[in-house]
Amino acid sequence: MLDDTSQKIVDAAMALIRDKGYVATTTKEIARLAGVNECTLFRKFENKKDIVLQGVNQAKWRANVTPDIFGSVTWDLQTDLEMFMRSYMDRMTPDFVNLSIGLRAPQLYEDTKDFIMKVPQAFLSEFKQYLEAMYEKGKIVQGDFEALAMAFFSATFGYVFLKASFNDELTKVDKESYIANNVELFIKRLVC
Amino acid sequence: MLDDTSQKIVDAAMALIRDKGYVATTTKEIARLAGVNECTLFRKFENKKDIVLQGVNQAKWRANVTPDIFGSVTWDLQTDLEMFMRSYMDRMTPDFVNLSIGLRAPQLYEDTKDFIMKVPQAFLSEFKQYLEAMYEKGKIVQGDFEALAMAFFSATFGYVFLKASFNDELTKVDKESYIANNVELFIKRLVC
DNA sequence: TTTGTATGCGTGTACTTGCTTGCATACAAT
DNA sequence: ATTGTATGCAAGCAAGTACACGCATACAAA
Repeated sequence: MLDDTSQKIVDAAMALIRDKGYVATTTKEIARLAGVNECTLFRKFENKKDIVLQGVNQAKWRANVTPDIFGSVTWDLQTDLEMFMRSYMDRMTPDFVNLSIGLRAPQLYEDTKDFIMKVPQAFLSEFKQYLEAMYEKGKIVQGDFEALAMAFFSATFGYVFLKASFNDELTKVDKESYIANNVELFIKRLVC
Repeated sequence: MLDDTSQKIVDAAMALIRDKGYVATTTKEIARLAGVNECTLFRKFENKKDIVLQGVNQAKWRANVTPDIFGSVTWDLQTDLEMFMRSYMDRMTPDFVNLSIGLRAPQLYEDTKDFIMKVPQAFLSEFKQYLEAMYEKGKIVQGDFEALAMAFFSATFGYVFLKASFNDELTKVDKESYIANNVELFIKRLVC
């Protein structure tokens, strides 16, 4: 656990990285936003990169997209598919999308890539397991569940990313009708 | 048209931005990579930002995703859907994905956002028109074509982006089987 | 032969970068 | 009363930043 001052520094750093990216975020500005003197950063942390590494390891700075989404399934296809997509969309807010783009600096990416990849990886494998279980139960037909999981996740992620990037300027299709249309798509494929 | 020297400068700048982002790209390094003296940049261009603005306006530094993809339709649903998705995937290479992320700097984004948005916008509206035309021809059933276009594009974009970001570490699902599964998804929805 | 144009080279400027140091002060634990 | 800990403040450092200037050289057009 970090003390208050350190936490304020981490929070300031992450917020700035989300807004302008890692390289453009200066230690001076982190200090100003945290309300501490610049030298305090270097008393609490080894260097600028260290601050960020602490940040990405905090739940607070992670979209709360955890496998527990897949723990509360009802085994009703429509209900579950809607819930999966809605859960991801509600938790992966534009702020988190922008943060993970802000973390894409060559100086950091080696250290943050695996972390950033965890969420999609978990979603994909849990979703694939769900499809396999549904098949075992005889509720859906056979298919390439790996590819279908990728299709479902890409559709979810793509929408979230595009909305975060272009807001409503790209499309006026709202979340709920997007979900409804997508779920219908997969149901038609999985039960016909 | 730019002279050879200016073009080399633009090319160097865009390549560096693709690899490390706008802020991390220095004029010194642009000059080095272009094989010219640093002061030549400022004789040819007003400033660093000006170099990039020239770049984004060149076809060379745009993914060649143009509406002409939608000009060569066969009006066979499967053939066309596969062609749309494959065309986007083939042209929107990881290099272009990374470039458009590298261009996401607050100092530039106001000037480049509209440009970056053009490709998705064109794809979406052309695809929606295609669906409407297919409906007129009685080849597909009714639906929310705006939402379905967004679903199709998000699925396409999501895959391209995720592959560019994580390569094969996230999924081993290859392009062709991804396309096949997605197209099947939409066909089931559009002809049932 | 003269002139203009394009470039390299070296140096420089004003400023910012991440990071450090020395010293003072407040406060809490002992 | 003493000691330790956390912080602020002012100054500074070496390196890097975008960008500028003066001068030399090559080459081509006039």
